[in-house]
Amino acid sequence: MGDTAARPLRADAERSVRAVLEAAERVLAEDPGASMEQIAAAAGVARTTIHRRFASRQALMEALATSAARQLAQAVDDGRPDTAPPLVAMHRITANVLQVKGAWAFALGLPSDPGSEAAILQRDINDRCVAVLERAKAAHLIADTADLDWVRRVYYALISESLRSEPDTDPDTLAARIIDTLLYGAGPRP
Amino acid sequence: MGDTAARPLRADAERSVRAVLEAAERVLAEDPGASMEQIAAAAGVARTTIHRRFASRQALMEALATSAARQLAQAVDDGRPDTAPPLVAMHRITANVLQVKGAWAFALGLPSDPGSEAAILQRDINDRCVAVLERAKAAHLIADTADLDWVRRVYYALISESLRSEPDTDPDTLAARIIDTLLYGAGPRP
DNA sequence: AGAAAACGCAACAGCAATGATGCAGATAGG
DNA sequence: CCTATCTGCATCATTGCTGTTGCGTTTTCT
Repeated sequence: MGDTAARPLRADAERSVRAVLEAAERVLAEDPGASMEQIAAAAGVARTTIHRRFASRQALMEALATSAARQLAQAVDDGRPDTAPPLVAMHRITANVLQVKGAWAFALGLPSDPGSEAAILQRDINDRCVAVLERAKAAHLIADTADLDWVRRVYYALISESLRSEPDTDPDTLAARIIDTLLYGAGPRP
Repeated sequence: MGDTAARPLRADAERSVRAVLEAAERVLAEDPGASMEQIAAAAGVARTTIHRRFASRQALMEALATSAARQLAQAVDDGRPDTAPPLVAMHRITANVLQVKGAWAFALGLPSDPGSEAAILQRDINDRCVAVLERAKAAHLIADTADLDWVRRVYYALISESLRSEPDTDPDTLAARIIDTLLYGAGPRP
């Protein structure tokens, strides 16, 4: 319950908030120690305006984290993780997540203390992810001896690495390689 | 050619330098924005002593990065990457790297500008790594269609992820899982 | 059109980190 | 043992970021 709308912001203000969050992501991704001044400049906004909406730098960070976490959760949901066939769901989710995580890399890497909305969303996403992997296991796409938590972490790592080394490649292409590597590794194919 | 010993430091001073570097790693790993004061305290040293050896915070960072990079290069060499059988080399190197990277996680994640000794060492390590993977490919441990640079990046990612989630597990156990995952993924085994 | 809300600008106080300096006491090494 | 080196401490100037406040102007909403 951080920024639960006390009362609806004016259209004006809402734009500013979005601009600040997007600018913060852009600027902080390049320099995590960047000042509020730099963020304000990138947002096309005065520094005082940021302080009007976010009490402190810390508050801005939390807002940034929850905003990004919500978008990520949305990206997962859009892949229909519970109804689509496992392979289809995995591919769609991966492609969606690649886009969101590419645009909000810094915010999603932000440490969120337990209890925050961002942390809750993260756990929720983890659970959905494991659920999909379980369905994949049931469909014999994954070895029944596999540790799904390890598989999930490897999956996350593959996504991060793909974005780090080739951020501008087509998401579907990256997703295909990620899933292929996740399931079959680098070894010779049967 | 950053700290190329102009003349041998006194035994005293050399201990201080090591203490500072180790303390910096410990402190900065928890809070990348920590102050020199905190680092000095953790090293059991006065803040001015740090400034005597390292002109600026930036200089300390670079020294930290090259120090860690040297240890990492050593860890790779110790695995006999050119002579041992590919699988043995991969396992030994992985276990060695896990130990070094666990102890110098922050320093090794530090961005080093091209031309610095750290960057050169990093490229050198990358090359050795690809060389091992090529030998593995020649031994039919890796598909001959595989993109070795992607395999290398996946390998690095698996190492990082292992350390992030289970830093205190036996390196050999982690190494075994890393290589297994790298080669065969999570899919069902033949 | 008029009230309420939001904005830019300017200015201010406070604070913490950086980096430098001088000096007196400890320590290593020939 | 004697000197050169190293360290701790205390101090200082500088700098940059943060967070706040007040005021005049612009924008939104009804």
